[in-house]
Amino acid sequence: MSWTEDRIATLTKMWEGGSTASEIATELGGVSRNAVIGKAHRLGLKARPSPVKAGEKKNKAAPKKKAAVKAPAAKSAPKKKAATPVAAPKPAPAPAEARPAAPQANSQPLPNKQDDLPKIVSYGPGGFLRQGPGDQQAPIPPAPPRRLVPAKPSPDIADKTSLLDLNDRVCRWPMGHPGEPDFHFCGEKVNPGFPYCVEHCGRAYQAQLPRGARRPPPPLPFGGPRVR
DNA sequence: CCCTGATTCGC
DNA sequence: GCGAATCAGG
Repeated sequence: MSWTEDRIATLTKMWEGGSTASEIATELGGVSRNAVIGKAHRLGLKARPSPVKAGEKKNKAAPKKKAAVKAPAAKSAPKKKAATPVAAPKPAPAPAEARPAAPQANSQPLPNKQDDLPKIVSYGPGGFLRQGPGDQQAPIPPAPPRRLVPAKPSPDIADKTSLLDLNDRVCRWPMGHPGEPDFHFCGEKVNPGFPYCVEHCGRAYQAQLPRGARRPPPPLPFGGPRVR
């Protein structure tokens, strides 16, 4: 299998959308997980939460074992990147509740927490409301009962935003599964500085929780792996 | 063990 | 450029 423009585009989208290399490989077919990762890196796509990268400590006693001939030095700083934006120094002024256009995606409105429960609220740089620990359960995007059409983010874009319609100004949040006929992207105006619109920023970036209290749920931009 | 992504290196 | 092999953390 060769890396056609199409396949590269799909890879890029899924990678940026948060799909794992395995899922992408499965989706593309004909390639291994490693191939996907390798390609992604060659495309300059890296910088994603890696289990290994996170805990990097110091040098390794015996980093290599294969070629054995490896210049141990010359490893300045291949990468030092903080990918995830953290709290902005000043909370954005935008009141979350006043936000217009909340798509009807969730049939369940955010439950009002009881007042005695500490509600963790924080705002991202663009003014989007970060999810708190309590908010995290409900808002997870619904699993894809296939024919259910994802809520349109806005009536403005009656036409689906396809891969070719993507640019720096539209939300790249994927809707549906790549490869399916109605797979498209959100297409809403982005939250400046982010690849997603304000609403999806709220999905993509969550308030950092203490390690212990952290919950597993991944972004699931595609509603989970496809069932075959 | 399983998973993950990162890296290396022969092709 | 490609990707298997390998590494390393969760």
